[in-house]
This record gives sequence, C-alpha cells and structure tokens, in this order.
Amino acid sequence: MDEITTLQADVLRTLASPRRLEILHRLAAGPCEVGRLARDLGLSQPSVSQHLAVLRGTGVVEADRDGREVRYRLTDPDVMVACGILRGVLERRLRRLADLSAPTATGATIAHPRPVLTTARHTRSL
Amino acid sequence: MDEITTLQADVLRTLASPRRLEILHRLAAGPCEVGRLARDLGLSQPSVSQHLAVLRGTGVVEADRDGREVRYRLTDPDVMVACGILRGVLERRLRRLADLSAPTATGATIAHPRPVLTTARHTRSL
DNA sequence: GGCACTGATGCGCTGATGCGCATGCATCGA
DNA sequence: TCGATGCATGCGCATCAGCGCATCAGTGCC
Repeated sequence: MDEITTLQADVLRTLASPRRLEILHRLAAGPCEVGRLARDLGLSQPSVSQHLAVLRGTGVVEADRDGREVRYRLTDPDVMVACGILRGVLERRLRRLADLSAPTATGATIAHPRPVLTTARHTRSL
Repeated sequence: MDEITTLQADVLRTLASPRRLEILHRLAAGPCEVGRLARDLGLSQPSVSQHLAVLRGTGVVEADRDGREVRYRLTDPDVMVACGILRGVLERRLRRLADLSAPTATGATIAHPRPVLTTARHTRSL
C-alpha cells in the first residue's frame, strides 16, 4: 500500500473529531495557548492538551513555549483549505436537502430518508 | 457544537482509512462495481462492500444497480479535491524532510526525531 | 528553596471500529 | 423453479480512541 496514503489516513483520522475541528478552527484565527483554548471552547484542560498532542503527532499543529504558557499554531494553512472545501461540499449538500424538502413541505413527502437498498429493476439509484 | 462540524467530522472519519482512500482513488478514475474494486485492490468482497457502505453512509459515494452488479461512483468530486490538497501538504512535508536529511547526510545529524517537549528558555519550538 | 500557575501524562473504563467468516438476499439464465 | 453469480449483512473477536480523573513536570516569582 502506498505509504503516503497511510500517512494521509493518519492525518484524516486526526482531523476526524468535532473537538479537534473546533480547536483547528480556533487556531485558524491565530495562535493560541492551551488554557485559552480550553476556556473558549468549554473543554477541560487535559482534554484540550490531549487533542493538541494528537494534532501535534501528525504535524498538523506546532507549539511554542512562551514562559509558562504554550502557544499552538497551525503548521500548514492548506490543511484548513482542504477542510474548507470539504465543509463547502457539506454545506451544498445541506442546502440541497433543504431545497428538496422545503418546496414539498406543503405536500406530503418528508424528504425521503433514502432507503439503503431499493428493489430496483435496472440502473436505479440505490 | 456546530452541527456541520459534527457532520464534517463524520465524513473525515469516513475518509480516515487507507483502504477507503484507495477505493476512493480508484473511483476517482471512474465508476466501478464492487467485485472489480475487490480484485483490483486485492481485498475481499465483504471488506470492500463494508467500506463502500461506510462511504455511502456519509454520502461520499453513490451506487447504481446494473443487473446483478452494483456500480459505485463519487458523489462530489470536490471531496477528492480536498484530499488532493491534503496529499499535497504531506508530499511537501516529506520532500522537506528529505531535503533536510539528505544534504546533511555526509555530516552527523540524522534528521532529529523532533523531541516532543524540549527544555527551552523562551519561545522555542517544541 | 518554596509556591503558584500552566500544561502534559497515566490510568481505568466504555463505546466504536476493522477484520474474517459464514450466511442472507437480489438478479439473471436455463 | 432452480442454480449460479454478485453483493450485503450479521456475528464474534481483537483493537483502539475518547473521556474524566488524578497526578506529574516545567516555569516564573517571592
């Protein structure tokens, strides 16, 4: 298996956490120290520290010590660019779902929960 | 917590698997049916099917039945764009590491494994 | 040196995930 | 209707990540 693929999966797993996404989103606005992150996001200090350790482990963030505090920052802004694109995809999807259900809201169908597997005859969407 | 952030984390977790990344990479080249994916990637059919089910669960891929076969395709190519950007970040990082260790290879330092926490005086990289 | 503060780490627990395997289900052809 | 094919699903197992908690370690100030 391609090594970079494994590495990519590691980084993606690192990003695959709502808490860590919030942390990264906060860091995208500028470097921040641990305690401030914990207060702003309403998380415990050990929790934030652990999440930051995970992010640091895959090189997504870096840290600088400043006296007693440790200031974290994004290593490469392109990571957030990628996240932004993904977020755009999801926003489009949500909007499409809204447009799909809203106009028909006066009717009956409640935006099909999309059956996992339909009994189709030929080339029909699953 | 922002709902879209949770959704984004779900999708990211979906992508955070080397097998699934390979599957997506294959699908980026065009729609493909399950058995062919399994053969091409050297995976078992149930394994591929399960991974595809996960990807389908977050809407990353969609499926069409064609007779006995089921053909999968990417739902939104932008997902692969995001993956490509992330991959670019990692490639740059690997290249930088190589450039960092190669020229000094004649010397002594073997590309510091980067200590997790150094005893620094002031504003020093961790 | 002693203390306060900031951040990192260890530990037990629980829920989620991947894998291999066997099996169920849908479709097509005879 | 029956067998063959292609895919999906259920199950048991091992593994792992996240959380809350307590504790340890580094730093600045007296």
